[in-house]
Amino acid sequence: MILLDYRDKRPIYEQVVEKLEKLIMGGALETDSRMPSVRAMGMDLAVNPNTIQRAYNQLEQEGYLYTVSGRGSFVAPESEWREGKKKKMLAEWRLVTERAREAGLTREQLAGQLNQIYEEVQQA
Amino acid sequence: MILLDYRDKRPIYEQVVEKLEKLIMGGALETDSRMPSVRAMGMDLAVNPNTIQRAYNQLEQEGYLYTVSGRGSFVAPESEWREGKKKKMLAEWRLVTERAREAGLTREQLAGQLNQIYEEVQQA
Amino acid sequence: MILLDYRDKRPIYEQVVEKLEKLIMGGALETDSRMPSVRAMGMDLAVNPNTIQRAYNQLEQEGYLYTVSGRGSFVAPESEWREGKKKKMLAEWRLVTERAREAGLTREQLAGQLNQIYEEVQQA
Amino acid sequence: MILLDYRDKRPIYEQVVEKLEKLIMGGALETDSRMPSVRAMGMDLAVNPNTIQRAYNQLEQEGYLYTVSGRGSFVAPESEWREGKKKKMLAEWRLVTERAREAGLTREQLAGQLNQIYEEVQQA
DNA sequence: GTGGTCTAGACCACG
DNA sequence: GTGGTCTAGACCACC
Repeated sequence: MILLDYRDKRPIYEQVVEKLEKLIMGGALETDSRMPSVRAMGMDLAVNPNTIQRAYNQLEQEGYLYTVSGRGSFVAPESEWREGKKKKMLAEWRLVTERAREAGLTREQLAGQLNQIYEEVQQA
Repeated sequence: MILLDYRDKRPIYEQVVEKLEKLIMGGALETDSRMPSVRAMGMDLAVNPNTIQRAYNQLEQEGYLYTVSGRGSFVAPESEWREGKKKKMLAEWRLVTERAREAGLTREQLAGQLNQIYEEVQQA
Repeated sequence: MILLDYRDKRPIYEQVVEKLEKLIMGGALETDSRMPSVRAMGMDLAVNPNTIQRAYNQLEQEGYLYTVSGRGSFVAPESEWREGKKKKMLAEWRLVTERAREAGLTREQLAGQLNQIYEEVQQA
Repeated sequence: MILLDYRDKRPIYEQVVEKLEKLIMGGALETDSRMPSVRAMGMDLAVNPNTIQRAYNQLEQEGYLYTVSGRGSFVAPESEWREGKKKKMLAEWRLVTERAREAGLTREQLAGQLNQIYEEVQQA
């Protein structure tokens, strides 16, 4: 389900967060369904449960999960995180785009890439 | 000239690298002009000279500076780094744009932002 | 395993890099096997851990190692460095050969040496 | 006559040595002709006379020059340095060739390059 | 425990 | 004085 890349420079918990974010965003995990316990997922990924706990905490903070004491963590409804995520992504995208412009990339080049990226998914 | 943000989680030397990259890319530093000595800039930023040296080393590796031992570090001509930088930026920009698409941002939204970012600079 | 030559004018970290390059190139270190920690190898060679870290960093940059913060450094698969190394070596070899020609060495002399060098290893 | 590359990592005096070696080896400087004084050549290259002195010293040690106290430095006859130079070059060439072999370059590749390098000069 | 960063202070070659 | 290297010792995040 999740594959870790140990050669990645980022901490493990961040990779777990990223993968789970994608799964939730992509609709692969149903709203209000129960997430595996930190211990179970820790076993599964051959990783310390603390690391999973940390990932869950961050996901909860970002609105992807909600926790019921003593019951576990559950997938939050899209409304909880959709807008926040969009805002964050847009801010990051603007930053990177500005740096791209400073590096000498033209508007035309980026516009071309943009079309390409959105067409790829259209075909799929 | 350079302001450090000690609350930033990135290492100091990386912040220095980033700021100097921008200055050089923006043409603020003339080709072949001498950079401040590692000691001088260390004093200036209230930072250990070794930290500055690390930044200078990275900048040299990326082609922004060239160093003459015992004489100082100098700004490299644009031809040394321009193409490499463009390639790296384009790759990064594609990654972020793909993630933006996955987060639900539409092509129209991004295209609008793109125009806005490039118009800003046109006015300046 | 590694012997340092303190009379050598090259920096220690470079000597370490060179020796480890040879070990990895020669296949003496298995892919994905863990390198000694910087502290351990520092103790071993009676050298500051920072010096070893510098060597590891350079090896990582050249593609011989990959590092997982908090876990250790590991031997990268051959595919990571083989081609780059070949190119660099060929360039260096051409330079030295041209200088040998200028010094008056004949093509026949060098060709003879060449055969000798490659036969040595054939016997082994 | 001599062009210094300030971006070269090697010390200046070494560059001067190298260039003068080539000139003498190539026969551009007549045997027993007088070299410019260290002061004159220092002026010429916009370099400290000490640096030139150091280069002359090394050239003398390698047999390319001989010094007559109070008269100056003179170009030594070829017999003085030819054999020593060949030996040194051959040793260096063997080292680099062995490293090339270790890096995975084949005998055929190097033999091909060898022919190419010697043919270039034949045409000239 | 690991690697990553930083500091303070030292010595060296070079020019 | 400059960059380059090295040491000893410190603190941090991650696991």
